[in-house]
Amino acid sequence: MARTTGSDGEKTEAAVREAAVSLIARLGYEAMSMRQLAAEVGVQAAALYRYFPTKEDLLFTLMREHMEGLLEAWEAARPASVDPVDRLTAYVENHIAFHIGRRHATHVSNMELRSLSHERLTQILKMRTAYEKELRTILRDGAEVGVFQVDDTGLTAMALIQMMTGVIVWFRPGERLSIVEVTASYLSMTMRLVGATISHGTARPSGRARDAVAL
Amino acid sequence: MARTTGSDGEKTEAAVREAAVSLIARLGYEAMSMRQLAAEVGVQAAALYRYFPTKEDLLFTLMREHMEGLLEAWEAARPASVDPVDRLTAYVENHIAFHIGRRHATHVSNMELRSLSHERLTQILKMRTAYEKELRTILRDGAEVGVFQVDDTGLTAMALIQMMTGVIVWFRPGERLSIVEVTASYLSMTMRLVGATISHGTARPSGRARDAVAL
DNA sequence: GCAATAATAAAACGAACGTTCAATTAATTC
DNA sequence: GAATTAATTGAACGTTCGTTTTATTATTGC
Repeated sequence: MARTTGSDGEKTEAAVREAAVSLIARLGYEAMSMRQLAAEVGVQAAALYRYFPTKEDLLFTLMREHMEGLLEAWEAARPASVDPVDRLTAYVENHIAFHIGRRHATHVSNMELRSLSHERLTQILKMRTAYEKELRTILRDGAEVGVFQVDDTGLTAMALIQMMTGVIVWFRPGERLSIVEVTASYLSMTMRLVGATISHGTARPSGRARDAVAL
Repeated sequence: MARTTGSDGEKTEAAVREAAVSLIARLGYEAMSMRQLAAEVGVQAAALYRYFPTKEDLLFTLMREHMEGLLEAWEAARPASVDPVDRLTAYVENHIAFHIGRRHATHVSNMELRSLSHERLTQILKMRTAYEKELRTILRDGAEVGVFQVDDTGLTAMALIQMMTGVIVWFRPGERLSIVEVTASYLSMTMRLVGATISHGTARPSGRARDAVAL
């Protein structure tokens, strides 16, 4: 046999990407064979090579597009406000929404970095660093203005990102907690962690003692 | 050739374990071949099978002993005090010290779970759950006494563990920050995150408003 | 120093891997 | 409706994989 009735390159490629993200997330990149992936799509292994020249090209494409999507999502969500609290709130909400929505792809991007060539690894890490830098900037601005109490901006940024990204490890949609509840909790924990002060609430700052965000 | 001069089963097995942790952490379990591991030890691949019946047995042994070590370390570090702040402090300090000290093994135990059989996976997860439960208990006790402000014990425990374990991703000994500094920062962030109040300090609790830990 | 045992090497097993190639059929273009 | 292009199959390639078997040598116990 050869070309099958109803076959369509665009649809096949999309199916390959989707199946690859799911399979790599579940089995790991090394453990997933091209034949397994092909079977999931309903095609022979050779057909995959029409869309991706090598297995690593496939992995890299998935990772690059995921990171691009993350950066684009933040560009779109970034508020006009200069208030560090507003910006941190937007960052946390965007991060959690994006990662919960793309659990499998996030898993792949975080766990399979070692399977990339040196050059491609550098490319992905550059994007990741740019994304993390956004958070560091927010924390630094907030600390300078005095609205955050942070002793080390870099360390705090890493701790927050690890904490937030970790949500994909245990969170399952439709279980005990809703996305809204989880986001609210993480936002509350984040604000406490950075020692955010209530800058425009009902509480009046009195002397040296500042109240932590209550939430 | 056959048995080599100076060969010693105990030493070889220890060398295999050590090399395996390092190689699996660097390359991943699936990507590491038994021949590669054998070469690292300075032995032929067949010799490995004198110590571990299969590749998966090797992985499982490494993971189980790592988790046992973590639980034992906590048993030893757990304070006699009933004060939730003391207990949380001990938990954080033990967790960070243990994970920084065994970065590679932690990486293996966290990343390669999917390569275990169902039964063995369950066994490892049981140990992990027991360890996490210790933290949940501390948080719950602290919340009941009113010394912690936590809206969801389970969620907070997961967030804290993800945050603390994440230290192995970016921390490198001998760089900008020392272990002592990092531990102090994480302790401070943890106490703020759980809304810990100063229960025995110089500050006097006045009415409803409670001061957050300053650190 | 001789027998028993422990530790390894060397070679081979079948299976699975990523990938390539030629052939074949469906869809599209004119 | 013929020519062209797109999509896929089926078979094969050389490699590498985890593992087993057998033979060989070092060490240990008596």
